[in-house]
Amino acid sequence: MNKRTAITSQTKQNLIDAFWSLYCAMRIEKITIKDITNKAGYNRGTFYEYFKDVYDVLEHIENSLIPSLDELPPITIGSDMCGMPTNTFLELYEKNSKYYAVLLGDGGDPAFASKLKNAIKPIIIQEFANKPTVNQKELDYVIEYTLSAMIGMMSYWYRQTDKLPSDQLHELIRKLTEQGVTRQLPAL
Amino acid sequence: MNKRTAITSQTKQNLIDAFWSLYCAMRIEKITIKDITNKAGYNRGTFYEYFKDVYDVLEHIENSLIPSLDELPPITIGSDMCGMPTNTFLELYEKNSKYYAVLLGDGGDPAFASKLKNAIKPIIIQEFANKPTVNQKELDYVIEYTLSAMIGMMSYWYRQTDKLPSDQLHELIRKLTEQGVTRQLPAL
DNA sequence: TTGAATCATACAACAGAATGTTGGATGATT
DNA sequence: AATCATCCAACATTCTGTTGTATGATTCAA
Repeated sequence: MNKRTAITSQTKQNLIDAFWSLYCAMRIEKITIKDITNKAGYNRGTFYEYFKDVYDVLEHIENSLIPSLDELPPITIGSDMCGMPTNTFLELYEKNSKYYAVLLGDGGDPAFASKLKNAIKPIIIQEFANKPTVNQKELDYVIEYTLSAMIGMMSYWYRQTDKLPSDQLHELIRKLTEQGVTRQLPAL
Repeated sequence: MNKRTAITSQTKQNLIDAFWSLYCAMRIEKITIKDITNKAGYNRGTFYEYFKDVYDVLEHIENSLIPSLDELPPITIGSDMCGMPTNTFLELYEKNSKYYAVLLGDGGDPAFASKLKNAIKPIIIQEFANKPTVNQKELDYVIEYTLSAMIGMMSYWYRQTDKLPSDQLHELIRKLTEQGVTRQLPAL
């Protein structure tokens, strides 16, 4: 790599890293550009060479964390259950957990959850594309239901200090998906 | 009510309303105190008599939308399914939809979803308090799963212009809760 | 290969805007 | 009449976004 481009991308990354360490510690609205450049060791003006404002940095990070279609492996029978790529999702979450746990958590960005859902949705829909029996509109709701549940559960898992073992979590998710919530509860 | 308190609470409400109409139209970080007081017709300084900053207004609104324990009716057998107050939740959402749809949507506040879940959670847990068979830790995850799914689905519903009829939505949620996701999908 | 021209990076300094606070005028309450 | 609360004008401070410039890297013709 060219020395100049090396400097550029290094600077950009330094700013991103500084932003992220601040973002993990405080609400985004309290982060000033001065905070970021002080931490990264640059002049405040330099920030504007790379980003529009503080939120632009966040967006850049988010976009780099949305998997592209070809990154997400096609759902193979057996690897996932009945067209719902729960395992694929869990692996994706675990791979990026450092960022996902924050972005999908309480101090995170609700728009990121949407971006993520919208990236995964087409893959699921494609699975059912040639099944004339499926009601497209209802399918949308079922997908929304599942993805929301998974995201909520994973975020909860990462928030716990005393975590359920990973395989137990996977097993629970499988049962909830296949059998529903009611059957996982004792009769009243 | 005495005249002074009337004025006070009217002013506070005017500021809240002005904030809300701005919040519906733009991201909170772009809302300035000047915007709010201009819209409400007060001096900028007056704002600080009532709120600490812009985020304080949001928090005030959020807190007024979290149901207290006695507002949420105890779960009666038959009104809800097997201890999961899905109907209670749907009614709550529909009653406050004007605010919930925004706060739980893309431009909303992820912390609000948490507050809401945490308000409902104890009620569910109480249902199962005397059942020694239930695994408390797993129950937490099941609750998180259900509430996340419900919130996600309702937000999606309100986002759609071409909505599924309400009774069909309720029926779908019932089926998903009782039978799981898999059974709602055609075999691949 | 050299060195002159060009370009990009980072910075200092500026104007404009938003913030949060203080002290005072007006009008309601006691 | 005395007190108190509401609202406002004005101020110092901080943050923002932009512009002009110094420094150093790259390019290309001789």
